[in-house]
Amino acid sequence: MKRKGERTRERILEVAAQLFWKRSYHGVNMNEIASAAAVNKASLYQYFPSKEQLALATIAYNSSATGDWVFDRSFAATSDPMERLSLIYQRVYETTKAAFDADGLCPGCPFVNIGVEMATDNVLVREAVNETFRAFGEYYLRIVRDLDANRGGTNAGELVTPYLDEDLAVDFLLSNMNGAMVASKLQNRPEAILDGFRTAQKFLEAVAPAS
Amino acid sequence: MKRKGERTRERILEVAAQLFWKRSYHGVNMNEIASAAAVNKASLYQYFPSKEQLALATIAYNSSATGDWVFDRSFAATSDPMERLSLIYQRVYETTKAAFDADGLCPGCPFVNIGVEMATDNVLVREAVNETFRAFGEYYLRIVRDLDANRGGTNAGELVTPYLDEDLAVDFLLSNMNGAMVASKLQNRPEAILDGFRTAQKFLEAVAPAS
Amino acid sequence: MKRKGERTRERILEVAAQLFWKRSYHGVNMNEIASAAAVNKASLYQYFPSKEQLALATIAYNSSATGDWVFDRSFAATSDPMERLSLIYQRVYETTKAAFDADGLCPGCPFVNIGVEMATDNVLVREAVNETFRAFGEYYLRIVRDLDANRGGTNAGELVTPYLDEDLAVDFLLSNMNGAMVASKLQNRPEAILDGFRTAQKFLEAVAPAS
Amino acid sequence: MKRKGERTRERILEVAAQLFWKRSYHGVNMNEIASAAAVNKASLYQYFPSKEQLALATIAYNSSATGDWVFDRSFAATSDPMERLSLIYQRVYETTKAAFDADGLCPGCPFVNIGVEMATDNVLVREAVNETFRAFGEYYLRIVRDLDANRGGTNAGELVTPYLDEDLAVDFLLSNMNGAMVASKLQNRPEAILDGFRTAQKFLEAVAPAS
DNA sequence: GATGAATGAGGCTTCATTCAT
DNA sequence: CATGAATGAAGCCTCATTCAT
Repeated sequence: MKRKGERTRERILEVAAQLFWKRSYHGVNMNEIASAAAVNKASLYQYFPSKEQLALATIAYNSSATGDWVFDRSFAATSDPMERLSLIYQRVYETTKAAFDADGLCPGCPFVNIGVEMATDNVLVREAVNETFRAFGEYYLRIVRDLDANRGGTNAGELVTPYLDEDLAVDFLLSNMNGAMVASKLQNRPEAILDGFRTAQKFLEAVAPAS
Repeated sequence: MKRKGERTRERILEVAAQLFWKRSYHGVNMNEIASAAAVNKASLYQYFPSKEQLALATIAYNSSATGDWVFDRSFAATSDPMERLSLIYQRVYETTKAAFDADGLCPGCPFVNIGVEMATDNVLVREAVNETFRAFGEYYLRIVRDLDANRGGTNAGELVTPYLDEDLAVDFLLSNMNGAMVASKLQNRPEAILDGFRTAQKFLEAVAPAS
Repeated sequence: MKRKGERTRERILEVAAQLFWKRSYHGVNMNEIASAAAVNKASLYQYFPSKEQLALATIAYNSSATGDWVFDRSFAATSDPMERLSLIYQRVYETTKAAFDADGLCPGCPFVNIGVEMATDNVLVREAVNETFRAFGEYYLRIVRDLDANRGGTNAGELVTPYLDEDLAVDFLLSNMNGAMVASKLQNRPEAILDGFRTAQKFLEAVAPAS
Repeated sequence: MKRKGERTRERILEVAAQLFWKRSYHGVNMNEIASAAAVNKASLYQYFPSKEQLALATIAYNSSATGDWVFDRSFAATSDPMERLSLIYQRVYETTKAAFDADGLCPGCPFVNIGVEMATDNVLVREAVNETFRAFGEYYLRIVRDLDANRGGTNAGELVTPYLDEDLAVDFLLSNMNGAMVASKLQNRPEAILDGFRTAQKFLEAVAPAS
């Protein structure tokens, strides 16, 4: 069972993560974070020594939360790679849709948002976001490999060239999700994420057709 | 020959566009813009009534400049759709590379950058960015249609269904470029843009193979 | 016939007088005055070397205009002192009512407004306003004396002490008008000026009853 | 015992009230208020969210202070209505005289000053000033009624019409004080307030003579 | 003489952060 | 440890005024 301080720290993180995500880094100030988390501002600074450090912590927090809620759950739900991908987009869509219904705005991708806003000023943020995407890339890699494997019989002893360029496919999937979330934010249209899935599907089917 | 004020206005616009692009909206202040443009701050405000309006003006400015320098020039250079696409990515890459060599940082996409940073606060910015991408989408549409046309022999009298979903392809191309530029910024690696082209090429070839 | 410059100067004066009156000295800036007078700002400064000088000039302008339109006209219309007073309040009321109908706001007294706003900073303004009220006081003095004279038979040879203290009565009339105009402005109720007249009437009748 | 913040808040209020009174709203800036109150400018804004709100707060503050120091004290000192009125003017005179001796300038009426300066821009200020005068009017009403009562024997059971129009008399007293304070400011002559009392006395005696 | 363009100084406000109890 | 209070630095914007053609 967690200590009080631990819970406070998490509450701050949750609140800050939400606010940075939905309102951008510069659009939120420490006052708001403190009052939204129901902590005194001085206490806030005991948990996080600066706004920048708090931002970095929210990236880690979001990264872990997204890994769990989006990727792990989707992977746990099925073993079919394309279904897994579908679930991933589905979950992202649902989260976006919920935010949209609540606030009237699509928040976009928490990592791209803060990364794009701060990359120029702050290497640590840039790297933290990168690391996050690298981690997500591993999920995509499994999907890509599974698709590849399902695709065709490779007899033992045969020389097998991979049917698709894994790195390219992973990059595509990462980029595609980012593009879809950016589009949803800029167009303020949650469905842009579902469109993104259709593109991904098309791409994967085209370059790696099931046998 | 342009009047003096007009030249000043353009100088401000250029400078502001550069700074917002390379350093984000909140990362730049009006003082910096004024000194970079070699105008008094009060003069700045005679040309643009607010920082927000200046930002909007830079979006329009960048939109037009990008239309000219990236798209129109690429279209003028060749009529082959895939070559056109290649040139587009090439030019974007070169610009990014130049910035990277100069400042050590990839600036990313001026539209995505400001759009993502400000979309939540400012509908006008969001819409201006959207409108820009809509305009760029028309270039991509021509490419997609030309690819489709080149692709295959359609005998007279035959009923021809389009080989690929044009809207999806255009969305893909828009999203792919955005994804590539975001990646280049976050990874601080200009070549991410060239990778993006390879992905686009693969996608188009797979979905719309030449006959 | 006036020269062009002369007419421009007057246009500026009229416009500035209106604006200062209806919007206060600090509430109006030289830009607005210039554009409302349809003069270039640099030209404005050829006619009036500073905002302060312009303000002083509007006081003189208003003083003269009020002397003509309110006092002289009322005096010309009748020789009965109480009717004259009534006309004075009537004219002031009408002007105020017109402004109220046009802008929804009672502008108050141009002299009190600027005097109260600037007296602390600027002796010249204070003195100019004072001089104006001194001049208006002479009109009131005539009214008071005429009332006094009408009041009662003073037989030749008798020692006559004035029935009322003229200075006090003049001060009262000046103060009463100011009070009424201030009230109209603060309550945003043009009729406060008519109320002011009733008070003045009551005062004069009580202190100097007709015989 | 008051908390620290509360004392700071009051210090700001006192200082701001003084400065706005003696130097006008636009004549004082937030820097001056902050240093005069010995607080950081940012602290100022923790207590009052804007200059305008601070001004409104000073109106309330002055209103309450004047109610106490001028009216309540005068009422407490005697029950004779005319003496009460005399004390009111006396106290106002003394305050004005003190300011005059200290700064060489008569500050005028804090309510009229700010009301006249801001009425056009700011309804809240206008209304706050109005409300203040309404409250002061109740003191005058008591004086007027007491004068009326003292004036004549009204036998029980008789129908008594008031000897003077109470509303008119109250309006007169309010307007007279304003007029006197404006005169003291414009003429820079504290005694104008004493003159005002003489006028008031004359008025009341004339329209409501003691029996 | 008229006008478009420019400018230094300053105003209000906000921010991230720290002090002191 | 928690909290109310404080703060220096900076940001956006406006103003009266002048320059230069």
